[in-house]
Amino acid sequence: MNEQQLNDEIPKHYDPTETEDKWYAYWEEHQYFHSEPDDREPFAVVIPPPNVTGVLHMGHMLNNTIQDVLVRRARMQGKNACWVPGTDHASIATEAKVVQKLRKQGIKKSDLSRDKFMDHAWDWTNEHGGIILQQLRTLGASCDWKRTRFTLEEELYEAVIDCFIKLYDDGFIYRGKRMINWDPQAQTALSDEEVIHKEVQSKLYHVRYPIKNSDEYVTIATTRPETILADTAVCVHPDDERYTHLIGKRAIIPMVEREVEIIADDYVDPEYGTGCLKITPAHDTNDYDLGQKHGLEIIDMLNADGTISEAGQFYVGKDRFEARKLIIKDLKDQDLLVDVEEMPNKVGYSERTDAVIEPRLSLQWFCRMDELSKPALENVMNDNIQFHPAKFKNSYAHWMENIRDWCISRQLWWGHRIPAWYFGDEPDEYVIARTEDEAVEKAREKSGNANLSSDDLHQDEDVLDTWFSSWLWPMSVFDGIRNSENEEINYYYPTKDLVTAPEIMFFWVARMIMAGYYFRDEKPFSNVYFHGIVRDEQRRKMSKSLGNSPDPLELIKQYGADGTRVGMLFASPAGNDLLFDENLCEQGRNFSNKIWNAFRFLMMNKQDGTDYSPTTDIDPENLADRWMMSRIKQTLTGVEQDFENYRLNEALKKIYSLVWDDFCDWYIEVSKADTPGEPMPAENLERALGLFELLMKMLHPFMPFLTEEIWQRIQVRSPEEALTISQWPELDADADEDAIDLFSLIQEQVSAIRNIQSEMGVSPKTELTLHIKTNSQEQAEKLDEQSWIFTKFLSVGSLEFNPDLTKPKASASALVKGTEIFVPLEGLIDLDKERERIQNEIKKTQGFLKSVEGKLSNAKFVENAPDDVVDRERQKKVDALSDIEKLKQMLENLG
RNA sequence: GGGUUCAUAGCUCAGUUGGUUAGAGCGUUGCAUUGACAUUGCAGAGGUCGGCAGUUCGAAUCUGCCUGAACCCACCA
Repeated sequence: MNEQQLNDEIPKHYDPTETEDKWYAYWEEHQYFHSEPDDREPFAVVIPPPNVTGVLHMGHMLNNTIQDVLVRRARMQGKNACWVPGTDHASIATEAKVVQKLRKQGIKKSDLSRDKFMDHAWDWTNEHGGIILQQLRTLGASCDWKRTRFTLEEELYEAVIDCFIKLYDDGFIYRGKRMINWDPQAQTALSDEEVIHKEVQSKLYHVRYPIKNSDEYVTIATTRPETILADTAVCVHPDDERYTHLIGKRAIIPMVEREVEIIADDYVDPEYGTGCLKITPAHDTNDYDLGQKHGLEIIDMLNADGTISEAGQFYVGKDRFEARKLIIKDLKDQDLLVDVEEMPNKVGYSERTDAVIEPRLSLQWFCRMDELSKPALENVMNDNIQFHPAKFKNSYAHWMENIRDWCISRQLWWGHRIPAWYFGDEPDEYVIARTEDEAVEKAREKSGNANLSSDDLHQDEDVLDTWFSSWLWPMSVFDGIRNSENEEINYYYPTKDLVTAPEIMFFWVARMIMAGYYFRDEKPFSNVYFHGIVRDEQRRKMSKSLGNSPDPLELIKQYGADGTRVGMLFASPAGNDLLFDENLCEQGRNFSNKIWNAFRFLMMNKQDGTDYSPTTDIDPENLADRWMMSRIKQTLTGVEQDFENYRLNEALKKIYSLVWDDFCDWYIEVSKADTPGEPMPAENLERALGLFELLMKMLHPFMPFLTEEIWQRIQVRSPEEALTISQWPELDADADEDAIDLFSLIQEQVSAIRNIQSEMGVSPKTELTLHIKTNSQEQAEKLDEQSWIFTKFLSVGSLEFNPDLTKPKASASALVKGTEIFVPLEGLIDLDKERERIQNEIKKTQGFLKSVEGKLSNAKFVENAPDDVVDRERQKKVDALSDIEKLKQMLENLG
């Protein structure tokens, strides 16, 4: 075809925009990603469900790129790949967003009924929900969209309720009044995992409490002086001589002037602060425990929103931090504040709202974890479930071994409502039921009151922790909780790979494993691949608030989905954090373009009106063919291993180098016609295309769009022949070592000659006369057969291979694996420069020789080292000596 | 306070059970351009493998200590 046609059909630069939409639509239309149980080996992956109203960020992009690579490869390997997508209702996060939106409209949540609020929440969900799933298509994610699930949809809702009831019936779930983590902003209880401890610089206030009927004082130390209002005791160490005389006496709490007892407990560390501790059982976990032990009164001085309640008496209605400032001032005025110490302190913050957590005594639902954790721990430690990288087993084990009961109730509306129905005022007057009717029946039975009606019952207002639905995900997406015997769950479960960030190992991964063993007595997945966190160049975590996160969709627009995927993967060694650098996406784009142009070149050689069938049957007489095929085999073997070890970036790098360095830089060059401008011979083209198709297959999991585009352009394909569902290459592992050795030698010789050209400033166009002194007659013959290869890379006037050749004068020379290359450059050569070059080479080799001789002259080395190691050193010595000799002669020869 | 991991070229990382004078990509330097691709090609420079000691014939690799960094867990005011 002529140039105009070519540029119209195959432009110089690959343009991903059109291609990507086109092929995604094609894949969806033909349902390549849809899976039904059949007799193939299943390969199920469940997506870590993003928040339903979330938008794609860099973390999602990394997470889903990795999953897509794994799933696409499995699909090509003939497995029944099923990647289940979906979204999470994200109880607290979504509710917070809805509350915020309502507030902007001047509506307070407390003004709304539960139903009204839920209407707003569903509106919000329907409006913003699922955007992220659309964005995943842009990335190329090959999810089975027909299977899209949502954690709050009806069936999954029922699954959660079923799960709750089973756990309750089995005695794992209980209701109790406990110290929990309270988020005053979201006004809900949180689990321990949702509290982030941050070290902050705080102040330790030393405050004097007068002793009743005495002039004496005790001085306590506290970081939260506002809680003084709720103090119900003062505590010292029983053996602390400073205070023993005070034990049993009564101290007067400042401000509120309440009399409390001074008690003794060896919990107190005499060395810390003043050695004297104020006890506020309502607002501190340790104080609560001490309060229980010593039978202390509990005064709760905080409202749910973190303001001071009536019980505090002072600063009522003020925020806790405001109250802190005020009380400090008041204590100072009363001369009761004796010291303020700067002190680093760990403070708990809400993972969602970033509000400072208040320990709070509260009636909540809990799930007992000790028993659930046992099989979950065991099966990870024995690698029944494999963690990649394995180092995460340690922290997993530590968490599992110290697991505590899980607070599962949340004072929120957006979520799965707890199926408890109360029929009286006593804490135990409730029943657990799926429906109101069932609840009435059970309540009648439990109360003995046959006249109870639904009017006498009210359902628990609270919902369950989001993760209480997420932990069922690998089962619930296949309806495995409600219908544990159906075909789907039996076929797809356990799923294969779970890909996620270590951040949610405890929130999610650990709990899924526990739920899996509890409900099905079987692991939920076989492998967990933990990838890192996406960070910027300064190692800061990418976040909205820092504004350091690029918009993934913009990246895709700019570099193509394939280029962006490559960029992400290049930066992401398994288990390590990923330092995102947009340059890597650029590199990915450049790679796309390189591949595109390799394709473009091959197409240029297609002659009009001729049929071509790409073939992988290489020409056994053609060294380049044999070499290229062997390189593909070697790479494939390595790639398989990398996949085994979840080292996706290594696999990609290997293929990258195979395509760019081996195929483009050497194989295509060799395959070109002798005369520039002439099309390459048809057989060469067919083989080049055949090998290129293999490369497209290997690359497809990483770069699905570009490879499909090229695949479909090389030949007209039916829907059954799409690359996406093609067979992953299966080649025997025997690489042709002879071909690789000989071709590598030629590559090195060509490089050496190019080096001479570069160093001597000889234009690559200058025709060269080449004399190559070989190690043997046999080698000379072998190389001579391949002299055509030299002509593809160099401007060759004449070329001679000979084991005994007379060295030409005024030549630049080089030594490659014992072969000596002479390039007569009369007039062009700078003799001093050439002398220096060779002398440097001699110096280097002598240094090498010295180190080898050092080893060989060491009797202990010769004695102790394995024979093959010693032999290798001996051979090195022989080679080095011979090299030096040859180099010296080259030097002499220069004249 | 407990635990884990890491330290290799300017940057980001490979380096399998110890055995070529340590590799890649990016960046950098020089040269090259009328046809596959400057989103390119060719060639080069660049590291006493954080420090010290030890084990060994031999250490980037194993051990100990030191220094520095990161992460996770934990109710010490």
